Amino acid sequence: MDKREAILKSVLKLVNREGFYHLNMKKIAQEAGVAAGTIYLYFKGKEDLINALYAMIVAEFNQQVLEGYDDSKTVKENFFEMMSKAIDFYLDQPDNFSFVEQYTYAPFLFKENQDENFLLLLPIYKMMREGKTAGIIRNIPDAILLSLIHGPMNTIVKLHLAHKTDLNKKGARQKFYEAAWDAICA
Amino acid sequence: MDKREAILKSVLKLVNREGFYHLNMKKIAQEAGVAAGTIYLYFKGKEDLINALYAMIVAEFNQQVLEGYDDSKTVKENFFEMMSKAIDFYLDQPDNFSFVEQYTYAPFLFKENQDENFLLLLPIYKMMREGKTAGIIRNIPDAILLSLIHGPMNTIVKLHLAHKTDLNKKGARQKFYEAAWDAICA
DNA sequence: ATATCTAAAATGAACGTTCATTCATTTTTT
DNA sequence: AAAAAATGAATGAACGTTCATTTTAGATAT
Repeated sequence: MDKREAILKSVLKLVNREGFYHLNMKKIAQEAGVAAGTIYLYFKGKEDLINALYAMIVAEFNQQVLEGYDDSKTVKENFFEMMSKAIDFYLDQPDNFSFVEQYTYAPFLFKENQDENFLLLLPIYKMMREGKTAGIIRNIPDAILLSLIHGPMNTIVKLHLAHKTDLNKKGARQKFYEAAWDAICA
Repeated sequence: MDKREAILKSVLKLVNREGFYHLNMKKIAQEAGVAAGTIYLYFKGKEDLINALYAMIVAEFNQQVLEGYDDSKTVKENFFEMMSKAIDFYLDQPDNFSFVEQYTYAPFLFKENQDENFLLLLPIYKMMREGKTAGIIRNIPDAILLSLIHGPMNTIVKLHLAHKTDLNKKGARQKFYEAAWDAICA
C-alpha cells in the first residue's frame, strides 16, 4: 500500500466532506490509516501536502482534457469533446471539484503564486487560439472567451453536484454544449 | 461610529487580504479598532459573524441587481442591465466578491443550509422565467440557463480582479454581454 | 456649571481547547 | 543485527470565548 497516496486521498475526502476549515493533521492520519507523524515522512508539512495534492489534480485534469483533443477534428468538435472530458473528470471524482474550488478561492492560503490558478485552463486556451485564427471563434479578448467556456462548465458541474440538475439526463449535455458554443462561435 | 459595521467591514477586508484560513478574532478586533471581547457584544460568535456578513452582502447584491430590472423593457435589455449591475457590484467592492466566493465554496464551514448558496441567483431566475415564457430565451432546463448566465459573469469578474483582463476598457463589456446573450437566446 | 451616581458599553488578561509539529521509542524490513 | 519506516505521546503556540474590571455616557442633584 502506498502511504503517500493514501494520505493525499484522505485529504481529498476530508476537504470535500468537511471543508478546509475543519481539516487537521490528526483526521488526515486517521482517514489514511497511519500515525500523525508518518505524514511528515512524506510531506514537509500541511502546506506542502495541500500544494502537492493540487498539483496532482491539475496534472490529471489537463492530461484527461487534452486527451479529447484531436487536430484532425473541427474546432467545434474539439470544443464539445473537451467540455465533455472536463465535465466527466469532475463528475467521476466530485472530490476533485470541491477541493480545487476551495483551493482556488482561498487567497494566500497556500499559494505563493496567483497564476497557479490558471494552470487548469491551459487546454481551453489552446482551442481558443486555434479557433480564432481560423475565424470560427469570435474575435474578442481571450479572457472573455475563457469566461464563456470555463464559467458555464464550472457552474453546471456545481449545480449537478448540488443536485440542482442532472447532467446524465438524456440530451442535457448536448443542449449545454450547443448553447455554450453559440456564445463563442463567430 | 458604528462598531457592528466596523467589525463586519474588517472581516471583509481580512478575508479578501488573507483568506478565511488566516482569519481570527484577534485580527478582526484589531482591524476594527475594538477589543476582542467587544465582538461578542454584537455577535454570538465567529460563525454568527460570518453568517451575518454573508446575509448582508446577499441582500445588497439582490437589491442592486433588481434595481436594473424594468418590466417595460425587453428581455434582452433587462439581461444586459442586470449583468451590468451585477458586475458593477463586484467591481465597486471587490472584497465582496472574494468573500462570497470563499463562503460559497466552503462546505459545512458555517452553513447549515446548502440552498443558501443559491440566494444570490434569485434575480437571474426571475429574468429567465419571463424570457422563456415569451419564447425569447431557449427552452432548456433552468440550471443550464443559469450556468450560462452566472458562470461567465462570475469568471469574467474573477479574471478582471486578477488583472487578466480589463472590463473598463471601451467595448469590452458590450462584447461580453452580446456573447453571453447568444448562449441563452432562442 | 459641577459633581455624583448608575447602567450600559467596552476592555483585555486569563482559560481551556485544539492543532501542527517533533522526536524518543518501537516495529518492520533487509 | 543493522537500517529504515512508522509510531503516538509530548510540546508549545494559537485560537475562540469568557468575565472581572474599567471606561464612558447620560441622568439627577447640588
